[in-house]
Amino acid sequence: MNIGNVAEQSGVPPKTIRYYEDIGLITPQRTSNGYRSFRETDLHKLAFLGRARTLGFTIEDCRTLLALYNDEGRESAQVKAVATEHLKVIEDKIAQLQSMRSTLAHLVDCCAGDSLPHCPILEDLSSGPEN
Amino acid sequence: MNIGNVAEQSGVPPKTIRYYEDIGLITPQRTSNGYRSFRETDLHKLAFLGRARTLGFTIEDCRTLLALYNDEGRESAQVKAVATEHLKVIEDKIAQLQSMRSTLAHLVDCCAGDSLPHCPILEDLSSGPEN
DNA sequence: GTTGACCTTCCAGTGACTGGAAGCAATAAC
DNA sequence: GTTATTGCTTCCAGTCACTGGAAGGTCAAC
Repeated sequence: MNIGNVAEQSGVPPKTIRYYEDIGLITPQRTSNGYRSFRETDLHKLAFLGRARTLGFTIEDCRTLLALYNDEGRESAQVKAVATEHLKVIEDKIAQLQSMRSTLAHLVDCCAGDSLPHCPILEDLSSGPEN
Repeated sequence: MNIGNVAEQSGVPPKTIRYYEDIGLITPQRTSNGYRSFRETDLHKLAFLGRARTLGFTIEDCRTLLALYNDEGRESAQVKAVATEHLKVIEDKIAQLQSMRSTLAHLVDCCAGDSLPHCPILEDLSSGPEN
């Protein structure tokens, strides 16, 4: 299978697939004309990577997860540890964004949004790191 | 005032301050020895930038906001537009992260986390882009 | 034989910094 | 007066995960 085909089936763009090969996540074979030739296992790996990335795992996490996936002697505790760690990162990000949202929503609410220069948003910003 | 001093007072690290000068957000003067010399207005701008960045505004947003701040003829509607747009971006990010969290939390919950290889997390990942 | 779609590699850019090296400047201790 | 330390300068490279684009080779159809 050629790269375009695999891209379509896996949902991972050609550019990204080449990048994944560059960093050693996949190692497709080559045909005599220099084209990459993907086997079923490659396609499977790419779908795995695509799914893991949409769940926000880093590339390094993906590397680990792929290795675990291919390791018959793995312990599910290892996988769970990676996922739990990642979940924590996501929750931290959510908390941070929610804090931003709450402040911003309040400021937007307080701003008249009219043709006058007075603006509570700018006032807040100009008041420094915290208040 | 020297850069270290301003960094401490504004909460913006020296490296970042130099970067902000590079991209034209601030333009501190120089003393004869080549050191940057910050005035009160520079310090004020840096505090403004620090606060805007903690609220997640992009550098380009910050540029716009600073310009509006310095524009006596601004209309608060302009500021509100920027903030509202940014709020929307943040809310989109939150929604995306919450979707990840929900899927991940479920998977983590389903995984025994023991010494056996069976793992619902890997099963989900290997099932491709969606299911 | 020529068009057009598809493939290849390589280089550069994204955003917002951050680390580190190499080298002056200023100041405090001795 | 010398030394040590701290602080300042510039410049280059790296981060993360791609993504865009240029220049050129390959293949199938007409």
